[in-house]
Amino acid sequence: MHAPDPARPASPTSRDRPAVTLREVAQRAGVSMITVSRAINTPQQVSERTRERVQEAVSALGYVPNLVAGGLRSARSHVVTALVPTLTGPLFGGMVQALTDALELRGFQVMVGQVGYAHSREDELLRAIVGRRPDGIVLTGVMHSPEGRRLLMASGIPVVETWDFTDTPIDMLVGLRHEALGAAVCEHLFAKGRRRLALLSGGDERAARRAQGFEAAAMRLGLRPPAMRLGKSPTTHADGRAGLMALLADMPDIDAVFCSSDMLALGVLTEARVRGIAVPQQLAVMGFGDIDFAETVSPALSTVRIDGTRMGQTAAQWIADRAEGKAVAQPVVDIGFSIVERGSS
Amino acid sequence: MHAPDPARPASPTSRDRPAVTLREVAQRAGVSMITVSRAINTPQQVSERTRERVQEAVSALGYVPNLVAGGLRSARSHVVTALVPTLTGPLFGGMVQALTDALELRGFQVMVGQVGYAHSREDELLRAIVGRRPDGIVLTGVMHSPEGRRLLMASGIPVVETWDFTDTPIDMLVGLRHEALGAAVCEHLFAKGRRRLALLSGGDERAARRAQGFEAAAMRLGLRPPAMRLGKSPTTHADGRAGLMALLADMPDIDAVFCSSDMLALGVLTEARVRGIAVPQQLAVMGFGDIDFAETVSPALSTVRIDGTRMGQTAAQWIADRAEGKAVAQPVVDIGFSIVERGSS
DNA sequence: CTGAAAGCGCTTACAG
DNA sequence: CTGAAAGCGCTTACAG
Repeated sequence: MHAPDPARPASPTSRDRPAVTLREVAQRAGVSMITVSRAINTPQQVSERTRERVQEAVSALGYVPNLVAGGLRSARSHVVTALVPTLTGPLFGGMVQALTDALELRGFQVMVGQVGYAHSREDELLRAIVGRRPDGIVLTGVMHSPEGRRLLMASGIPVVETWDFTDTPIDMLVGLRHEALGAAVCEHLFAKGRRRLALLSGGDERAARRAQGFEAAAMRLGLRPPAMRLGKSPTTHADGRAGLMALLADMPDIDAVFCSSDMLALGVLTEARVRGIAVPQQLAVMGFGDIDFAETVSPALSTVRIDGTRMGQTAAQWIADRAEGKAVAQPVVDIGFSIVERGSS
Repeated sequence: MHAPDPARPASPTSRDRPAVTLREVAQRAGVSMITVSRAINTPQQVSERTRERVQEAVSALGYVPNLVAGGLRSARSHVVTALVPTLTGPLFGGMVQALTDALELRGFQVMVGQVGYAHSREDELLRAIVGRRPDGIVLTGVMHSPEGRRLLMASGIPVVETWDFTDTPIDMLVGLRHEALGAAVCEHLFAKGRRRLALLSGGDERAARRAQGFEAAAMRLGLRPPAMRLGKSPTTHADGRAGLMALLADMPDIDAVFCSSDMLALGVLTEARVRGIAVPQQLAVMGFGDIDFAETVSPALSTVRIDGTRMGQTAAQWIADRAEGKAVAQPVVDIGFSIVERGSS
């Protein structure tokens, strides 16, 4: 299906003259280096005539300031690093977007790093990140590795943990209690008359705690133990299909399934349709995350929504405030969750 | 649904002692700074006894080398920046993952930046990125802005454009021809006996060129002009549902729809099912991207697959080679595409 | 409004 | 195997 193109060898040297520096701009403009720096960063401190001459030199030479050098001296990188388990999934995109937008307005650039759910490379990645001295670090989930906690605390860099809750945050925290969420979903299904519950869950820590909360609530309500199937994270549509099959093989009479992600829930919806199981009449299905198309599938997916935008905005404000030397009044916030009832339950 | 937590004011000063530097490690170990540097970066150049003393000091003080300072002096940042239109969509995740994995093995860290499809902030973001002097820049799509092209070419930084094709790349390019792809899909549908084609497309440039190729092929084949509906990017499931409704309102007898993304195609599948239109009997549906669950929806989605992993690996190798001073033999590659035939067509 | 000197924390280049 | 000096490209802190 493809025809390779004729070779066009790229010479590494042809584009490799050294970058233009402040010194060259200063020479061309006939002023000192510090004056060029001011003309660029704090133009109101410089006379109009000087400003114009500097601007001419900047344009003529194509000068792009080396922000790394500036950051080294001023001890302000204007970079904030966000770590997410996966870039592919839909869950964290909204938070990162909000974080990026809010920090950009305050002069920061957000760089995203991918950790994976496995955490094997986490400490190593953390050293690479701390070594670049960002002005803030946003973590997805709480940090458990003692080594990682020590590293971050010792670094002095403002840290925001998100998407989870703990009484011992490294620094700041905006998140939610997943056990409470699981329990609330269970109570919701109970209130809707469901009695024979099932649970389909990915293997990450937050999903596991949602599962615990769900199960505990079922016991409190006097229900029989939920049929459970635990898999791995990230979860897929295929896992959802296979999961419903397995649950039905174990307990054919289940009347509700809580899935640890919307993607799993969509797989369950597909499998139910293929098998002729009526949703929600025979089986209620609930997801987690409120993926953007949960509302437009058919039946529309009931789910639990987390305000990722607010999480991102909160983290942005905290980090920008700290970078400007302001204290954060309330650096631990539980943003909660909301159950979104749609056609599938 | 949520109860705010008791306030726990965070003092910005409590965590703000300055970071440990090489000098302090050197003093504690009783050696010079350069010896500490060697013990960390090229341990084979240092005696075992010295190495041990340095390691003791590093651990005791919790030293994390400042990579920014090192990068400034050595003119090697070991950072590669990738720019994607959106972090939320599924399309670019595989490429970024492959890029990250491959570059990590060669000692680089990948930072991802989000550009959006609008390109309004593109030049500004580019200056912020070039200003940090990464060892490579990976772009999604080809760069058109003359200002952006000039900036990147003048920077001397290795640049790889991806996901598209042009005869005038900035530097290196691994991508595909979207017009050819659109034409191939049209010919495929024709070969399957479809004659009354329709097209549902997002508004980004590559989608527009797939649409052009599709339409041109239809005319060459002597078909009637495809029913077309063009929207915006990123595309959504809801756009797919609304799009099929609109296409049917225009031309009720269409027998095939090519969608510019799998997400649109999934919306079309949902809308078709709700309306009782049999897929693929009455209507063939094809997507683009081979999203991870295209295979497990029902009917399974026919689509076009791009090898994002290979694109990411290729870009990684080129950039790492260039950073090591090697020339890249064939810096322009068309990786093509493959049509994946499943149940929906 | 402008500038000379010092310094951010490392690595390079040279020397022994 | 080890080190003293210089320098990467900026900004800070001081001075006028």
